[in-house]
Amino acid sequence: MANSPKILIVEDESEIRKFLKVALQSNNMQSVECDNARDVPAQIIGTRPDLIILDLGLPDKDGQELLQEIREWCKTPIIILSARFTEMEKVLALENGADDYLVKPFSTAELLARIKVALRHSNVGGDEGYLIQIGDLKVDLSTRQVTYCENEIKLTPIEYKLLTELGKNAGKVITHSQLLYAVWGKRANLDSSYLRIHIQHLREKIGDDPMNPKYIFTIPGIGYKTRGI
Amino acid sequence: MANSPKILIVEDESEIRKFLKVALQSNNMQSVECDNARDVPAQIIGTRPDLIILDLGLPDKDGQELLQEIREWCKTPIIILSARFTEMEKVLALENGADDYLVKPFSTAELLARIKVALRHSNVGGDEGYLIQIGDLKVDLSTRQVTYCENEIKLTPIEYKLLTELGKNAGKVITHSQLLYAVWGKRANLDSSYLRIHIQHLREKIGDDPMNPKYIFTIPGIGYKTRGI
DNA sequence: TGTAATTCTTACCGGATATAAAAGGCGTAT
DNA sequence: ATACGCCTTTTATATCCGGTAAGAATTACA
Repeated sequence: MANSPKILIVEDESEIRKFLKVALQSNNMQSVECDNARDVPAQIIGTRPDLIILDLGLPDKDGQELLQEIREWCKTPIIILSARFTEMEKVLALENGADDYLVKPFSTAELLARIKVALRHSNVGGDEGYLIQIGDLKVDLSTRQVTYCENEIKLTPIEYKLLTELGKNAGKVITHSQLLYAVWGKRANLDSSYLRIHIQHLREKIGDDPMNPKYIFTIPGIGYKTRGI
Repeated sequence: MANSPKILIVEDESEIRKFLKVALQSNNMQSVECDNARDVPAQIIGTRPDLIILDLGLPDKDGQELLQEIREWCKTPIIILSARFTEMEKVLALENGADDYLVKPFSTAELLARIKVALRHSNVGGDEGYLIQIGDLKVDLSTRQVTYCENEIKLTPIEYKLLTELGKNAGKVITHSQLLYAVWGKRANLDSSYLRIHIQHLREKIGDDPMNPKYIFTIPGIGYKTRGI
């Protein structure tokens, strides 16, 4: 999962599968799909997902039973997505080894946030962290390691915050005031000249030419943005 | 926490506190209570809970802000309990480092199940690995024996805690405040001079040159990390 | 009780980093 | 064509931070 986490979607309704796939992709996650219970073990073994989204209401097997079977040999985080809303179903699933339980219809943003929580957990015990990648430039948020073409580069705290703030919103324009707030906090009386200096330092270290940038683009009068992916 | 986990309840309404206390006790869990935001850090430091149940709607400070402050130095699992039900509040809390989010009124059984899930998570990281190994440096957690190139070296309690805290998260950056909390249990973020001294002693004993370290790396302005494996 | 080990305190140095101000370059508008 | 605004670069200064050392206070232990 060094690059982008891989999510296995187990869900029989193709509409929801498609919807989830799009939502995951737009958040830099890969997805693998499975529409029945029978193939789930093979899919897990074959694709080795970082997380599993499991619908309890599959036609060919009871979801709770499937959950128990998976947990006998597999520790991958599992988020339950189900139309069943009773307390009993939730408690049962959580005690059967599920890591989270969302009732349909669910909020996409909340699901994504809970996926991130689950991935965060597995990183604690694991080794690789959440990664921002922009071309040859990689930022590992858990180890604070920044590499450019496999070479590690050392950033000061301000430069690191700048880069991660831009990288987290890759492709989107971040205004001067947003950046100032993200890096320096509430001291909003600063003007954007601070930004220019540190953006310059950052560009030097990652080898970016302001006249012809590859990573950090200046949006005159507004702010900066990075190229998407 | 081997036998009965300790839960810190942060909630201003005494009715709910009392209710939670009973529910936890009848499930073989201890509880510590706190009815305001101001005392939370002291309570965490004093009681070292295994999990925190946090109400977002405290009168004396915004819950999200408090959450962020806690997460700067403390990694204890946090379950949010709140009357705020909007998607935005949930996502914000989860991204601020909360591990779960329940909307009031909540189901007691579900809360207990989710508490168990959170405790399960923190156990996974805890009991694994009796041996920390970083290159030629080995730490046996069961016998407290530290060897460097097969030669035993004697560490003081503080040095040992420092080394194990760094070693358990090999490759990841540990901030000053996280280390201070882990080793001294206090939040002396005013001055990290303690750290400097003991890191120095530790480095001397394991033969690590600060200018060109093999094991303990300084992350300026942030903290320290060990090299991964 | 005396000694050693450990921890805490204080102070200092050097280098890295942040801030500040001024100068230079480019495009645009009047 | 000139002046202006915006961004970049340069230079200079001050502050912060981490490493080091030495001694005091505390604790452990014999």
